[in-house]
Amino acid sequence: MAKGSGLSIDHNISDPIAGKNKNFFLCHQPTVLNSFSDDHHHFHKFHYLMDAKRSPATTPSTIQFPVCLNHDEDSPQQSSDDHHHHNKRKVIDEMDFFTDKNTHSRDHHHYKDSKLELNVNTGLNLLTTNTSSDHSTVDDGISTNMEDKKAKNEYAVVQAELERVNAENQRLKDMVNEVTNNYNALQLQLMAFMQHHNAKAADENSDGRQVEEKKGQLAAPRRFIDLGLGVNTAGTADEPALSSSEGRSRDLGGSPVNGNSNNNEESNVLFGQDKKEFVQRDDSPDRNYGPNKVPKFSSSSKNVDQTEATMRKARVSVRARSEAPMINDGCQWRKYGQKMAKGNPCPRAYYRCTMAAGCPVRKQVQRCAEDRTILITTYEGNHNHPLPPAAMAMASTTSSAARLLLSGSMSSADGLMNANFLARTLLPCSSSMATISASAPFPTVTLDLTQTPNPSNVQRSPNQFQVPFPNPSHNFANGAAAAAAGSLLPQIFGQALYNQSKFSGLQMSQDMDPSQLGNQSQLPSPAMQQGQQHNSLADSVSAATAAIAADPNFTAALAAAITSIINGGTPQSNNVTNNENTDDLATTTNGNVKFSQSS
DNA sequence: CGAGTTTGACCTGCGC
DNA sequence: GCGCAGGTCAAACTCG
Repeated sequence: MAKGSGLSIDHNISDPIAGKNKNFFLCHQPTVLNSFSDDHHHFHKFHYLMDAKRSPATTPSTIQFPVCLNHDEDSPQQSSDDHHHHNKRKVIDEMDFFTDKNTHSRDHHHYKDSKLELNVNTGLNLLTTNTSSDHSTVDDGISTNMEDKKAKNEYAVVQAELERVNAENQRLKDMVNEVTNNYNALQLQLMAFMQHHNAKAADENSDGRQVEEKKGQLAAPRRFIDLGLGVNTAGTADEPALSSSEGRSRDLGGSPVNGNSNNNEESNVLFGQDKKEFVQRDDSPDRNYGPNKVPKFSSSSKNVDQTEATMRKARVSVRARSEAPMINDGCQWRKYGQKMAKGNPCPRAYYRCTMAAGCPVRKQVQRCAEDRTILITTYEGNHNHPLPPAAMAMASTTSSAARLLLSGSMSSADGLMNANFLARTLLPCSSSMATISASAPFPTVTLDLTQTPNPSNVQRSPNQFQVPFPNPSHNFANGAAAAAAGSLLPQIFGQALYNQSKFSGLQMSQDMDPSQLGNQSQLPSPAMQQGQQHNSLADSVSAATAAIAADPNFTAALAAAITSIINGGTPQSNNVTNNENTDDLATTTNGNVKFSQSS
């Protein structure tokens, strides 16, 4: 194993517990900056003061230190997140700063200028530790030796202070990251909450649509709704469930089995009135295909088994731009393995949930090879225990996404449409895109929460064609971002229609400029959500219909889907499930939903 | 001392 | 059947 290449990353992902990360910050830098302890804003102040050309008079009471907030950036991501080496690195940087020419730092000039400035400032007795003896020395006369001595003392003090400031800066930087993550998580919860309101309308509308549809003729929409109800339950009844349950399928000793049994019990306790929906197996999303639902699908046991087999492997991958070792998803994780994955110099860490014994949920954390600021977290399995509120967003998100994915994997038609709806629904809520890929060993929903489009993601196969799709950039730099995805299927449906109507209808363009997309909505503003709520779904449907129909690509996709339904009928026909197909549906970085025809 | 991490070994599935 | 890669195990180790 190439330990060297992943050494820093090892540390990056060695803190499985978000709370522990917090503790880390407190523990490893416990004494930072007592002198600045009461001013959190000085983080910005120091950043501001990096411009050493500023007059010292602007901050008469503040020692101006050249603090490179981005000092991590001059090194690879691996090192930047290496908390265990932070202090060491800082010392090195500081030594370089004072003793040698900084050739690598872009703040070199700042350092130099600041050094001069520091000398000036020290002459102004801005340092607190200068003794009166120095003053007396100055008062006694002009002794160069004494001045040098004084300067040395002050220099040492400044140097020490600089060290503290650097440490504090790092701590604050981490704090900012954490706060940002928490902010994003809260924002996502808000999104989920607001979409919850949409869900009702969508549910009603969907039900109405269901009545109009002939029974059995459109199995896909029916499954859509049924799943949606399940997801609804998941999203609103505090279902602590992630997508699939590998634990059920994997031969992992007794834990998964125990997890199942526990899960059933806990589910009954947890879900209360909804427990009748989870009569059979509660540890996997297929509980939505419970006895009261399977008949609706007219699904044979074979299909159910296939569905279950797929569900076991379903994964929800979250791409988030974060320098934190792990995204704060509210759960506790324990690392149980690490491997070097092919094609990625960054090792992949394996975690399992430790919030409850036997919890089958696992996740993988790995830095993106192309952009190591992107953290890829892949969730798998269902929690068999109650989740704290902080973990609900991610759990419901991944659960919904996985279920949608799995429902999509049932047949090409469903898969195409459901995945499409998922992607379209996630996009307005998350920063960029949702990618549903069946090319991976396991069906995976990738929620790309990185705001900056990654060119590496633009992977268009010859079979892929696109539907214009909005990409309201919103920086959910947290894995919980996709909590919006924890929306209900019906609301996804309605939301998707709305989005389609709003964006595709109004902004029909084959290649949407990401910058424009970013300007559309940096945040899923409440106003927007309100607008969505108030927007008539019927209008949305009609508008969406027009918009979709106007797009030849979507028409082709729709035709393919309908053809699949007509010709195949069986869910397995033209299956888009697991391994055989390349990306059935993906989303390009510019926000377009990317289709690929399954052969 | 317990919890968590590291890391080499082992297992499994898949492609050739 | 073999090799590879992903995934997991578990003993050794670290840390608080």
